[in-house]
Amino acid sequence: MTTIADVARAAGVSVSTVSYALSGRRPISAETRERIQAAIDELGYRPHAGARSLASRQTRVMALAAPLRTDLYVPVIMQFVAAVATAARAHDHDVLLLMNDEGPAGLERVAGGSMVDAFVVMDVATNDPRLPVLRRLREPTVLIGLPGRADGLSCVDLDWEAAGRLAVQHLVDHGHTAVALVGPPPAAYERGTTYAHRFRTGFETAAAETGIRGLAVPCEPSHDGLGASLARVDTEQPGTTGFVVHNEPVVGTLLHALRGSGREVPHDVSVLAVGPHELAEGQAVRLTSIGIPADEIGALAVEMVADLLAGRSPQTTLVAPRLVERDSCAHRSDSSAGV
Amino acid sequence: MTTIADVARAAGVSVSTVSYALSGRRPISAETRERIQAAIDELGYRPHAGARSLASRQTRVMALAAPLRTDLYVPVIMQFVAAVATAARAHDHDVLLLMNDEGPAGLERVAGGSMVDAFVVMDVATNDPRLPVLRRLREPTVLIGLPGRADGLSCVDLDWEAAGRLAVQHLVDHGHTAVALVGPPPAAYERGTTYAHRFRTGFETAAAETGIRGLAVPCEPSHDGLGASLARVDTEQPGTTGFVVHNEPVVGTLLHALRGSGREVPHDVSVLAVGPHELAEGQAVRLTSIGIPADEIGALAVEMVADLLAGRSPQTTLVAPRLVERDSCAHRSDSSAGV
DNA sequence: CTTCATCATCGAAGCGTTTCGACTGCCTAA
DNA sequence: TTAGGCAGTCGAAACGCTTCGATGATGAAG
Repeated sequence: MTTIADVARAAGVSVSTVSYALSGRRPISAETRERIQAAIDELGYRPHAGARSLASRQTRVMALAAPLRTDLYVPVIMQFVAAVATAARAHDHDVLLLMNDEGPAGLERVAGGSMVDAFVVMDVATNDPRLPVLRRLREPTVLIGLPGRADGLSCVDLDWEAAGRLAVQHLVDHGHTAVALVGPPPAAYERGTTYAHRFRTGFETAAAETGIRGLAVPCEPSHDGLGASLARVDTEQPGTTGFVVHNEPVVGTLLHALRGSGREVPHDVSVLAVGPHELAEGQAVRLTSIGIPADEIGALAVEMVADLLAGRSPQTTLVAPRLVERDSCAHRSDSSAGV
Repeated sequence: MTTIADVARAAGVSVSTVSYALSGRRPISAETRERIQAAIDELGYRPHAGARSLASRQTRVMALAAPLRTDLYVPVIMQFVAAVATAARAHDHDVLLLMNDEGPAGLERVAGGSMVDAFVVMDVATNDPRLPVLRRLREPTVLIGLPGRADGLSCVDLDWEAAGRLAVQHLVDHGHTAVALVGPPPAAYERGTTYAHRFRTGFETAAAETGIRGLAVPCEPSHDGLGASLARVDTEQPGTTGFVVHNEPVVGTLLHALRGSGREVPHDVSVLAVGPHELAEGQAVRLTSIGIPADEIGALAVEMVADLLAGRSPQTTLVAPRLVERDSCAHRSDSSAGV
């Protein structure tokens, strides 16, 4: 293993000079810097991360706490993970992966061992047991998601409530007066995951404000689950012509089920999906959809980590939802509804 | 921050005694051990990972190189990642997440900085550019997947060729004489990902050996992609009554498409899926399927890392495929095929 | 000319562990 | 009785880096 002392010797300078040349914390003459760089290249020197963290008290590693559950749409989770990892690299940091099944203890372990400089935490619940721990730790934290109370912690998330409103508004603009939300599974609502609630709140608020009928039903992500939810919509709110699907695994199934019951999209009913654009585009009818900007949010989370590390104070950022029109929402000029 | 010196002072022993009590590398009397443990608990002491890695030359962290591509079925990837992370914790290791877009350089960076003790590498291609690097590194490596040449590196994967044969055999046992493989996208074949090839090889070998007709077509993971692949099957091999789907995103679509063309599953055609059991069970017809034992393979990978770290030599393990019968494959007593 | 910054560099003191070699009793085998 | 071993402990030397406080030069300001 080649050490900083080897480099110093090869370049004919002292160890501290090499260190300063590398960190730039003190001026080093251009000539010396070049000699040092040459030595580094020739020897293939890489600083020892452990020694560095011991001496400098920072690791250039951030922990990412990722969920490990089945009621979440995994591709989106993965997109967040990838976005955070990639953005972290751009900030010269690595990512230590924590699976949420370790809970608060995992965070304490990793922080206690001085393994990371900061935390990025996904899948936060209203009353997440990790929050008090995170507040106590000296390492800064960025939450992806919005807990009940965020004081002292940075947060970044999609503005789900605005997304819910946007979905309804789009259908209202197309003349629909009875819309249904096919939402996440009941489990997602019961656990305090706030995005499910916030989206539904936006949906219901907008329906009430615009004076149309709106019904929100949760949905298990399976063929039968979708069938049950659809049946509820048909009996509890007959004449529904606008569907909002906030449940990725069932969008394809929903489309087939609607057609199976004689309703053509978009001729008879309109469908608006919430989820990745690839999903929306890969269907029988290209779906108008509200995307989940996971890349943007992940990158933002890392920026916020950098801000906190630089001493700035925690803040909350909500990303505005964006709707992409495709082929699944049509104008409805008359007010009669077909079943 | 509380250090080992604080603990030693509180327990009235020397620093080295605390260290030995913790590592167990030298005998320490029960009484002393208890006093030390009490001090540790009281002070909330956690060893500093950096200092530890500096002195002991091991980090208790393993790197996991995970793919970042879209032609892979993400939930399965995530399952591998979760399995490795969980198993690593069981072995008192943490996981540093590397995204494959960093390529060989990422591995070199992390190894050079002594950040990890070992590598687990996913998504290996036939002629993966990371292989020569990994062989050169002093940290041991376990590959999840099978490259062209595995010498010097440990590998673990599903026995995809056996899986392909198993799929065909199951359909043959049910009297089918014309079977089709709806496979991964062309991109998966073109990149040297061996699992796509191996499955197809198993499929084709078994078809040839049993003397039935077999046709393999790749498939883009979208509604239209499936339509195109299905059309190819219908024209190139009319009378196909057995379908093997090795392409998770389109299984639902395939089912609907078959029904849409008047073919009932399993009455008219049988369908056998390759993928997670949840996927197979969530469909309109519960699909007979061959699972991908990601948990098992991930755990095995970590075991193999532990073996290598303990000085044992590299080895290759192929996990036997398992087929679960559900409702999508039916016996076909007559040999006439309907379109 | 002094005096004072500033630039460029060096030496040494940590940072918190592990591990090696010694040392002290005490027990056992010859 | 003594040599040898072993259990239990200690002190000190690494491990590879950062950073603080010098120390000479050099140049500008008075």
